[in-house]
Amino acid sequence: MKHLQTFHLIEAVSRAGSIRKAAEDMNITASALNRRIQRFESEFGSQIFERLPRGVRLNPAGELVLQHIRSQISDLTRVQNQVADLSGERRGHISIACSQALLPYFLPAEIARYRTEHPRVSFSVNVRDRAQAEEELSTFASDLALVFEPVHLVDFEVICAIPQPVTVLMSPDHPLARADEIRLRDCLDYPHVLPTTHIAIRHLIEASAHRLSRTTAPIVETDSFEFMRHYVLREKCIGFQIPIGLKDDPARPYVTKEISSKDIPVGNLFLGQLKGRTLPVASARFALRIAAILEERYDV
Amino acid sequence: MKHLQTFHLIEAVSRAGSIRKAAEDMNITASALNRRIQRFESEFGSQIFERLPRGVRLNPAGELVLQHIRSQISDLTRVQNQVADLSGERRGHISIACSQALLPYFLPAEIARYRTEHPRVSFSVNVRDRAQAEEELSTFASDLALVFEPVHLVDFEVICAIPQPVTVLMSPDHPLARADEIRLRDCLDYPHVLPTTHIAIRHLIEASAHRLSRTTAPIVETDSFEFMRHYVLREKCIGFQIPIGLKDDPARPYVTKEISSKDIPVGNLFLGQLKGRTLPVASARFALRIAAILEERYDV
DNA sequence: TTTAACCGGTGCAAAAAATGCACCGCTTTT
DNA sequence: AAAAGCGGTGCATTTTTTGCACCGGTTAAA
Repeated sequence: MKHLQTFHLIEAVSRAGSIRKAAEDMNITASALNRRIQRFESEFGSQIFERLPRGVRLNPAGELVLQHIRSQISDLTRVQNQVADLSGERRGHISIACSQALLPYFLPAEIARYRTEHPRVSFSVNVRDRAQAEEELSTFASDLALVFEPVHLVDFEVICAIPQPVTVLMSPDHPLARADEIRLRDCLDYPHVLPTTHIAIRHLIEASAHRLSRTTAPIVETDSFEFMRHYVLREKCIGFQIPIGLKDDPARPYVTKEISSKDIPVGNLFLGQLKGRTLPVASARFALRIAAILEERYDV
Repeated sequence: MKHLQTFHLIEAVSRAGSIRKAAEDMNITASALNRRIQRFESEFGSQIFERLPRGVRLNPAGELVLQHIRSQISDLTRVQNQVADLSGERRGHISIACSQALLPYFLPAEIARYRTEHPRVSFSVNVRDRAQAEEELSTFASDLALVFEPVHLVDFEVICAIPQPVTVLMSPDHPLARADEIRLRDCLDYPHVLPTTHIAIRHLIEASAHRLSRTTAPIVETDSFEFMRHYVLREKCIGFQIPIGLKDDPARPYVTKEISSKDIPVGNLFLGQLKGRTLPVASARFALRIAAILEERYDV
């Protein structure tokens, strides 16, 4: 799309931080790029970059323009997909930013299922923490976010929210594996593996521990739930996850039990999009479907 | 803004119904315009005009594209105003589609008041019936609609709703002028002036009359409330309006009384915008203010 | 049936716009 | 003091866009 060229160039400059670097990235000369930006600024009626000794940087006006640019580009491809949809075939691309818990079972299964019905729809799946996931939405880098306990919620429009109690996992021979009710204090008494601090589950656990005047003492701290899931099978200890990240299969090698909600408040898994944005057909349909599946499975 | 040129051309062609006519309107040759459209279609990946023997017409894909174009142009000027807002001064343009009732008192007063505070903000005020008003919003021809009992299309996002009972007006020497309660049957017994059928007040009256097994028999039917307001002073008869279209001043030359809500259900005046659209700063602020004033005055 | 009026589309040369190159003045870094 | 990196500019060159003349087809009037 020729007339968006300038927009892509502006984006490149803002990313590179200098006109010369961006020019190299985009395979044109710096002078040509320089003049395009000058022309845009003059037509737009205001500078959008501040000139620094070492390069350029977007000024506040530029930030607004960049946001506009991203929204336009995304909306144009939405229109293109909608047109393709008119002529029968459903195709398109769906990009999802999600928490780790969705990676092992839920998303692979649902995406595969969706793709058997709509083989021309492709997907991007990006693991992001809850802050990054919302950032992804507002830069139009992802269409949908599926995140446990996100932070801001300003530009975040909730499509559905599913309660997910923090759950412990351990090997079947662990003493707690036969307990009726899992209390937080017991978990903290046993050796435990915790996710790193920026992860929502860790936040919930820390806050609740503090309320009990207890402290955590992880024997391993990791940002990988996959690692945690495997580790509890090697050393007698306790790991944590939310139900959707755990296989719903009695044959799984570890035992899982929800922690009593008396100790840790139940968190929510949110499916959301950028507030006010019209999603591409494919993404909108997929979102509705995921919402329906989630609500049915965890009967909200 | 150079890169929107093609978009303006497409809009012109769709308006003119033929490439040659549009070319004349836009002061370029038909061949140049023709090729721009062909190039756009090839880049976009689909035809947007269907070629007819007597000219061209937008196809469904083209309708989608045109909608996108309008949204993009409107959003860009929104960004420009927002940037101007950054540098201190509030400026911009606010376009309003409204029912006739807003013309004589409410909008002139409020717009004048707003402009004393923000002299660089300009306005467009367009009288539209309730169907046209919503159409204006969805083509981005107006930012706001202030309409009595709109048809409620899907794209209409309500900012606020104010109850407005149908009200009769008559000269002070009319027999009903001293009545305690105005009943519809009495109105229909006296000579009455009615708005034309596509106007909401007429709809409400007709529906209610039908419920009473009565029929209307207007001595004058008009699409101008201004005419009606003046006419009741010349012949002894009854006119209709909603409160916001009537001066809130005891010195007014005619008497006004609300019709009992037992007879005619109370209608609503709606302030609304296009669903999902981000309004320009000026429009958004003005809308909030109007909403506050309406809600205070008619204490909702 | 003929004819005139429009319509969209195309080849080609002219006009306009964008680009690349060489170079300037400036600041920071070495 | 020199080198490296930056944004910006004049000018020749390349690329893109436009205007002109004209084609084939359809419609509507003569």
